[in-house]
Parts: sequence; structure tokens; C-alpha cells
Amino acid sequence: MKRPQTSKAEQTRSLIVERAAVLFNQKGFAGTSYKDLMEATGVTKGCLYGHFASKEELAVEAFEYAAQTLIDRVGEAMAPYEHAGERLRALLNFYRTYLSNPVIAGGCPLLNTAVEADDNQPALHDRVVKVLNRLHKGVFKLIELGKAQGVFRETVNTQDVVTFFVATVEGGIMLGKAYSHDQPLQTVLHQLERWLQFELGDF
Amino acid sequence: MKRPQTSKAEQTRSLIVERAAVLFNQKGFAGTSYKDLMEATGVTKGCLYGHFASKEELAVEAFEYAAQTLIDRVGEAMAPYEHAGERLRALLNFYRTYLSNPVIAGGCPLLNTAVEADDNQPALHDRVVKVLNRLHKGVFKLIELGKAQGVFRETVNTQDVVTFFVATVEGGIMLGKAYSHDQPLQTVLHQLERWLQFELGDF
DNA sequence: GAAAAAATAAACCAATTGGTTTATTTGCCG
DNA sequence: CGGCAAATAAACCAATTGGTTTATTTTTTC
Repeated sequence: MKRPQTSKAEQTRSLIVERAAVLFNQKGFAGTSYKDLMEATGVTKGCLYGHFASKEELAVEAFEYAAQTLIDRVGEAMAPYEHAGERLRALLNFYRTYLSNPVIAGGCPLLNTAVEADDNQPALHDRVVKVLNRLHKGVFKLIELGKAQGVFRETVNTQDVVTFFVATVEGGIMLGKAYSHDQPLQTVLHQLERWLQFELGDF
Repeated sequence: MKRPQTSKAEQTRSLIVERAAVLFNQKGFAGTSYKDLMEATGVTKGCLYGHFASKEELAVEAFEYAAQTLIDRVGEAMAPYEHAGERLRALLNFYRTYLSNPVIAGGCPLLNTAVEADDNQPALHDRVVKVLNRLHKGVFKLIELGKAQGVFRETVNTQDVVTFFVATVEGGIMLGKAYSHDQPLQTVLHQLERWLQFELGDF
């Protein structure tokens, strides 16, 4: 009996993943229990186990959902522009509103999951590295595009620029969350923009 | 009956704190159980509770020990120098060996604790902010010293430089740990040094 | 409307959680 | 050496942990 691609089961599954993503992002993997998950999803334990074989499996899916959402949002922010300079500015602006308008409540899922998983959950850590690579490649393409368009200096090392960019943004988010205040992240992004102009030339 | 300031009890207490600091730094607060703590310290639960009223109380002391050790090490790295430029270079060099020679196994306690505590453990979060402030003030004084010595440009905003510095270093550590590789952190520190020279002038 | 699928409720599991208490032993230190 | 502080061992606690199973009910969907 063929079931439509968006059956009730898949809707429920999606709802679980979405709610779980928030929980794991806020409380971490070790800090989230099935009790929490049942409360947040409004679904029974049996249903949770019907869809996911373990907490880890659910956490992995939740992280991938969160990461994909983040990447989608970044893409949407840059989509209106073709000029690499404008795209880069759109990317910086995206992060300017990150704390007040987070993709997933609880801060950056990449940062949060990276920090908790690296010593403890190999499966999650593995996914973090993959997503980090995707993000890196995305920014890499942007810088290369700018070089091709003649808006960015061609002599800069793209790898280095991308690594510095990602590190700085994540560090800024961490400071902003720690201080429960927008300013550190704004400062970091402003200085990052100045550094980018220094490195890439005015864009 | 007067007991020496370094009695057996205090030695045990110190040992517990030191071992606990590593555990909490690697596994996080939620991920560390009394079982783990007993195994790592070689001490019984009764002894643990004899010294600390709760896991939270122990975690707070362990974090403060880790943070103090970090601050001490940074201080030691800079101590041989009086020239602000040299002190800044020593600070950068300190972080260049951070991943292979961590102050506490498991990465940066500031980063790790900040990320886990901000939504979950108010007591820990509170300490994180205080330590972040201490670190900030320390770097702040260094920049101001450089200005007074005439080695750093006087027009730069010290606050901004410090915020950017801390964010970038923490972001670099996060990337390095995530990739289980030294290179991202090296790249980040190298680019940070270039940015500092651009901002502060050659030092 | 009926079959199939999805979800629930609930009992069950052994292990572990953070935390407490007490009697006993160890060993430090004056 | 003797007294006291420190640490142990172990029993105990109720609650929760992640995980499983089964019978039952509710929903879909054809």
C-alpha cells in the first residue's frame, strides 16, 4: 500500500527532529533525556523509539537538520546577490543578527555540538567535521568567486581567509552568548569586516 | 589542634579538584557522574561529599582551578618580557602550542564551560563570565601598556582589539579541536598576528 | 468502510543517577 | 604513642536513566 511521501509518520518524524534539535542545542547530548524529549515533542517514548533506534541516532539527525537549516539560511541571505562583495557583506549581516534571531534556539549548533562531541560522541563529532567542511567550502567558493570577478585581491590565500573567517565568527558567537549581550559579536564582526577589506581589498 | 595549611585533607581536596577539572573539561558537567569522579580521583563517594556538598560545587571549584591555571600559564609565558610587543608575541606563541600542550586536557576550559553552561548551569555560567572578564582585563592592560610604551598605535580602540583577540583565539581552538589538527589554529593565529600588526603598527 | 499504519499507554528492565548516613579503619601529627 | 582528622566501605534512598515489549487505540489512506 503506497503511502504519500509526506505521510503522518513522516510529519511526526519531522516534528520530533525539529523539537529535538532545539533541546540538544540548548542542553547538549548528555544533558537531554528521553523525558525531556517526550515533553518537548508531546510524543510517547514508544513513538520516539519507533522512529529512532537510540538517543544518538536522534541526536545525529537533529544535528543534521539544524546544520542544514543554518546552511539554508546563509544561502538565502546571500541569494539576492551575484557580486561577491555584496554576497560577503550579506554573509556578515546574517551573523550580525545571529544572537537575537538564531536559526535554532541555544546558539550555533556547530559550535555547541563541536565542543561537546569532540571528546565524547564520535558519531556526532564525525557529522560536525562534515558540516564544518561544507561551510568552509561554501565560503571558499565565495572568495574564489570574488577573485574571478576581480573584486577580491588575487594574491590572498583563500584557505587562510576562510579558516580565519569561520574561527572569528564562531568565537564571536561564543562571546556573545557567554555575555548574554550583542556587543561582543558586533565588535568581532566589525573588526572582521575591516580585516577582510585589508586582505581582499575594498569590496 | 592546629593543622598545617597543607594537611592531608587539603592535599586530597586539591587532588580531587585537579582530577575533576580534567573530567569536567572533557565530558562536560552533565556528562560527568560521581562514578566517573570516583574512578578518576581514586577516592570514595563519601570522601567526595566530605569535601564538596554537590556535583555543582565541585564543578565550580574545578572550573576555577582550570581557569586560574590557564591565567597563570599565560602570565608565565609573558613574564620574561617587559616590552609590550614581546609580551604580545609571547601570548600568541602560548596559544600556538595550546592543542598539543593544553593547560587542562580536553581543550580550553573557558570555551567548553561557556558553551555548556550558558543555558544550563547558572552558577558555572556566572564564573565563566568572571573569568572571561579577567582575561579581557589582562589583555586590555597589555594593549594599554603598549600604547604607553609607544609601541602600539594610540588611536586604536583597545576594547575592540581585545574582544577580537579573545574571540579569534577561542574560535581557532574550537576549529583545531574539531578537526583534531593543529593547522586551523596555526592559521588563525598567524592571521591574527597580521591583523594585530595592521591595527597596532609593527611591534 | 475496512485494512493498514501509526501512535499510545503502560508495564517492565537492569543499571545508574545524585545524594545521605553510619560504623569502621587508616594514618597523620603533635 | 595516642588522639583526632580523614577516609573508607557499604548500605541505603527514591528517582531517573536509556531501552524494550505488548496490547490497545487512534488515524490515515485507499
